[in-house]
Amino acid sequence: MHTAAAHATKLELTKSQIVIAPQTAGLFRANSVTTFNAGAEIYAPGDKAGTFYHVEFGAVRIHRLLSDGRRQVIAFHLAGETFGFEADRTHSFFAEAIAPTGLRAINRAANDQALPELLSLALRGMLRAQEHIMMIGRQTAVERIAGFLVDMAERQGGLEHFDIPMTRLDIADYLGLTIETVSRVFAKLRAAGLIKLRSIRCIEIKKHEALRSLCA
Amino acid sequence: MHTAAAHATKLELTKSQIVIAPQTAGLFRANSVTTFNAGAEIYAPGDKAGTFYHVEFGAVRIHRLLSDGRRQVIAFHLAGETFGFEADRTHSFFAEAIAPTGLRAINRAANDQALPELLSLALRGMLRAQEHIMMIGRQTAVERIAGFLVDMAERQGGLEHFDIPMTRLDIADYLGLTIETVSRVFAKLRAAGLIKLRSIRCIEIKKHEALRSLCA
DNA sequence: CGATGCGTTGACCTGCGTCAAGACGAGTGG
DNA sequence: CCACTCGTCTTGACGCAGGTCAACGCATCG
Repeated sequence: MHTAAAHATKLELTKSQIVIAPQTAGLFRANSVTTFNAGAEIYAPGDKAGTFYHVEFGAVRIHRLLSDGRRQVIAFHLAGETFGFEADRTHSFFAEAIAPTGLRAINRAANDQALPELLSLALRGMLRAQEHIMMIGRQTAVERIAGFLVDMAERQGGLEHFDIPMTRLDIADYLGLTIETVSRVFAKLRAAGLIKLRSIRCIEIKKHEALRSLCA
Repeated sequence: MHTAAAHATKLELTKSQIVIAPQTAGLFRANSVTTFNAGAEIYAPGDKAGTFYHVEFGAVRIHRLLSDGRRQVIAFHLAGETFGFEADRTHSFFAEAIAPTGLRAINRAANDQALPELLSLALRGMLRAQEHIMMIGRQTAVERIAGFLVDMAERQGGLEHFDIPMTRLDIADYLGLTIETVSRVFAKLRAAGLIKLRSIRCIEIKKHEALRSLCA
């Protein structure tokens, strides 16, 4: 997280969001909340690992670049989720805020007693990655987008409409598609009356069951 | 592993491979070795989880089916590797032997003291899944196959030639391709002199660096 | 306002999937 | 030993889902 300071937020955040005193994120002994602007880097490949993060508000994108610039987004992490575990001493992906984001750092070394919780988080992360493999390995563009929307809806608590913090490019790179295909599929789902785009980043699911039935 | 008994091996296995006495697989308290024929199911989605497995010999395929029969192979596990952890109480994938295979079952509940090792295995599994996402999300058929071959070579100890236990269909379903594409890419790599097919399941890497340079 | 970044839409192209026809090799039985 | 079968693999011809290229709409911002 070497660029964190450089990207220090210029947003007006309420005092209540930037609590300084340590406090528990779940069962962990945690530190204070650090805020990041949209686009700010949290860590990069090669950075020392060992700290992980609880998203207090905002959203985070985990990704990696191929040498020629192709990008794969590995995961999104929304408010309430935890990320940043690594098998190795150093990180192997980029983590960036995709919206104004508050993170509570949790030091792994200081939480030896919480190993079972950590294991559970790691296993859940593995399962998520495996579901992601299913998604991009064998599903069509429509199936991927439908699955993505259903997943996002569920992770926001199942509301009938919700904001997505990521751009079309983020979605495309997450699903292994292009921005144009994402846009076209959105248009198709809208034309079919399954979703409504309240605004460019606010999605309303009109026919939940129909959308779910598109998921393979 | 409800079909284990039904599939009990008819192969002649040496006594030394079917040790009955408990013994440690790494740092774990483990049970005896069970053998499986090629194609035998080890567990299925919905089966009770909580036990994981150390591959003594042979190879295992983890996969899932979509409703219409499309299959995605999530992982292969070779001798010396460990698999079968789950985030939930039940398994969410199939595990099947793809060759005559010996597995040592390890009961998670009996290994609470080995939590750090378990965590490390889970994190490594997550990393592997994430690398897999990179592979199938953004890489071409040639890049995927090259990456697969390099990976297999490394996991067999970096020998200049090695057997692959899986069929072309397994490889295709692992890489999100079709069997025909896998076959064509193999032919292409062979024509370019990068690999040699000693037999249909025995691959010799002739130009290691060239092959590696094909990986994105 | 113009500029800049994101999103949409259309026309065209291509990498890989699909379909189809063998080839090869292991196993089986006569 | 050959003949036959069955599963796996290969190769070719063709088609299409999604990528590429290009033009334009639409906010936001200085």
